[in-house]
Amino acid sequence: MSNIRDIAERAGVSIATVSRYLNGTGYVSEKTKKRIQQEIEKAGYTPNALARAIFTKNSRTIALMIPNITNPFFNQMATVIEDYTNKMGYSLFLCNTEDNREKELECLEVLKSYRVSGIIASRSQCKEEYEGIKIPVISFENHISPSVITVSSDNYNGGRIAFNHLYDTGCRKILHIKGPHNFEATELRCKGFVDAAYEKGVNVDVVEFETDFQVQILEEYLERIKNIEKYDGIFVFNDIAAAVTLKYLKGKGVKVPEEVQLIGFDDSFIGELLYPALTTIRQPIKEIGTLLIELLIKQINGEKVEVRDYLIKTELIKRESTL
Amino acid sequence: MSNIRDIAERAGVSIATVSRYLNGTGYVSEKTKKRIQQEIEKAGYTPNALARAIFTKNSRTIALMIPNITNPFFNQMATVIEDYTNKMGYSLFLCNTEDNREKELECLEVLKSYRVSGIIASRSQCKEEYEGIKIPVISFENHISPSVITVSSDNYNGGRIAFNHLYDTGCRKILHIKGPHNFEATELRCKGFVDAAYEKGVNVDVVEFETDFQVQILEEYLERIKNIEKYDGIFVFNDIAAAVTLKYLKGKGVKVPEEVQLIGFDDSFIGELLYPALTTIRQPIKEIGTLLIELLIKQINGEKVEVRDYLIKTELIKRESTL
DNA sequence: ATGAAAGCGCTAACAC
DNA sequence: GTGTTAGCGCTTTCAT
Repeated sequence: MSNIRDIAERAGVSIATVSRYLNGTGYVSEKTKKRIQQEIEKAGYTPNALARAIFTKNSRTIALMIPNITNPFFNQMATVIEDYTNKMGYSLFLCNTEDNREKELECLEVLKSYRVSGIIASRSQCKEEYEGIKIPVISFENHISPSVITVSSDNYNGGRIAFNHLYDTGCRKILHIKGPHNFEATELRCKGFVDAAYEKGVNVDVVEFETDFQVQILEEYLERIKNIEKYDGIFVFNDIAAAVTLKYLKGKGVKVPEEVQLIGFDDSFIGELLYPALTTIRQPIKEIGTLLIELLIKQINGEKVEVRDYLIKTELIKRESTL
Repeated sequence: MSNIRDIAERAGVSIATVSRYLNGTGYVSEKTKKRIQQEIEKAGYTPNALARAIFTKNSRTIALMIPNITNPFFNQMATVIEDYTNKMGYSLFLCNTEDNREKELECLEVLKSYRVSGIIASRSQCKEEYEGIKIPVISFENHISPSVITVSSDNYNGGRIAFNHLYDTGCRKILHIKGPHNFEATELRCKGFVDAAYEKGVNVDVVEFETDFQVQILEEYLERIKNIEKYDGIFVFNDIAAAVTLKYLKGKGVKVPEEVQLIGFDDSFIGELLYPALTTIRQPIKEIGTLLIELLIKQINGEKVEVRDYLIKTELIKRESTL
C-alpha cells in the first residue's frame, strides 16, 4: 500500500501539501490539487486512518458492547447505532459480551488498546473496572458508576402498565415470568408489576427465568411451571420469552387470549409475526439508540452533558394476545 | 493516556526493553520484568494497538459487511463470526450495507483507511470495486470476482429438496415466493425448486418479493397474491417471509398444514417459535461462519487457499408446517 | 540483558 | 502556496 510520501513524490510536491489537500486545511493551488488527486487515483491510495488517529488522538471508532447480537432487541438497537455512528463519520466495533463479566473485561482491554473514541456498554456486569479508563463511556440499562451516564427505558413504569392492562381486561390470577436477576431492567419490570398489583390488592405469582432468549432453555423453564393454565394473565419479561410462552400455551391447547392473556416486553419485530400478534410494552428502540450515541458523541467532543439517568418512556402496544 | 516512553522512564529502562517485555520478544531479566509490570499497572497503561498496527502492517481487525444485522440469519452468522474473530485475537468492525451498492462502497473506503486485516463481504452488490484492494476478502453468497472466494449454502439443492418434500407430501398446486433478484441465493433456490418441479411434470407459480425481511412490506406483497388459498403447498425464500406468510394464511382462516403446507429457508431461530413450527431448509450457519473466517484468516496469514466456490450442504428440517 | 536510533504514515507549527 | 521538520507511540535492527 502506498503512502503519503509516494503520492507527494509522484506529484512533485511535499508531503505537507498532500496532507493539506487531504484534510482540506490550508491553501493548495488548483493545479497541484489536480496533480495530487490524479496520483492518488493512479496509485489507489487511501490515507491511513491509523496513523492519523495516532496523531489526532481520535480514532473515530465507537465500540458497541452488547450481550448478544442475536437478541432482536439488541440487534435492532445495533442497527440504529451503526447507522448513526456512520453518519457521524465514525466506525463501529462490535463486541458480544454474553452477559459475562470476564468477556466484557477482555473486550474492554482490547478496546482500550485500539483507543476507541467512545464505548457504549449495555447491561454491563462491571463497575469500577470502568473507572480509570480515559475513554467516554455510556451505559444502557445497568448502572456502572456514578460518573457514567445510564440510559434505559422506564422499566418500572412498563411493569405497572403491563399489570394495569391485564387487570383492566379482567385478569385476577396473574403470573409474571421474570428475567434474570443480574439485569436491572428485569428487576424493575418485576417491581413495577408487583407494586401495581399490590395497589389493586391482587396477588401475583413470580417465577424467574435465567436466560433471556435461548429458546430451548426457555422451554425447559416453562415446563417447570405447574398448571400454567390456571392463570388468566401472564406478563413475560421480553418478547422472545413471550413468544415461547405463547407457543407453549398453544401446544397445551390453551386459547390465547380467551383463556389466558399474554403480554410481552420490548416490542421487537417478533411480536407482529406471532398469531395472535403479541400485546407488549414498547421500548422505543430508535430513541434509545439515538440518545445513547448522541450523548456519547457529545462527550467525545468535550461538550457538557448532564450526568444523570436518562429514562425513556415505555408504552402499551395493544395487539391480539390480550382482550 | 501514558505511553511506552512514560513506562520506560518510570521503570528506569529504555523503551526498547519495555517493548520487548510487552511482546515477549528478546531477553528481559526477571527483575526488570517485575519493575516494568509494576509501572504498567500503576499507570494503567495499555499499549497502543494503532501504533503497533502501523508498524507491523497488521491491524488485527476484521470487517463484517452484511446487509442488515436485524435479519436473523445474518445476526446468527455475525455471532459465530464475532466469536471466532475474538478467539483468533482479532476485533470486528460491523457494517450494514442494506444491500445498497453505494453504502457498501462507502464502507469499503473506510475499511481500507483503517487497514483492516480482512473483509467478509456478504451478498455484495459490487464487483471490480474489490479488485485493486490489497486486503484479503471473502464473499458470502454473491460472487464478487474470480479472485475472491465465495462461500454459500447449496441453495440450488435446497430448492430441490423443498420441492421434493412438498411433492412427496402430496402437493400439486404449488407456489414459490421468491426473494429479490439481486441475491444469487434466492435465484438458485428458485431454480432448484422449478427444475425439480419440471422433472416431476408439475407446474409451479412464482411470485417475486422485493424485500427479504421487512415485515410490513412482505405483508403488502402477500396481499397482492390473488387466491393464495388455492395452493396446497408454498415454498418461501426465507424464514421471516415464511413466518409472515404463515400469519397471513392463519388470518385468512387457512389451516396450515392441513389445507396449505408451508416451507421456509434458513432455519433461523424464528421457525421454532411459530405455531405450527416451521418446516424449513437448513443452512448450517455455524459451519458457514466458521468456514468464512477460517478461509479469511488463512489468507491473512499468507497461507495457500484454493480459490473456488465453497458450497455448504443444505438439508430439510421437517417440523409442523408440512405433513 | 539493554539502549540508541531509524522508521512506520501521518499532522501541524513554522519558515519562506 | 509550499516545504522542512518535529513528533505521535510503537517495533526492531544493531551495537554494546
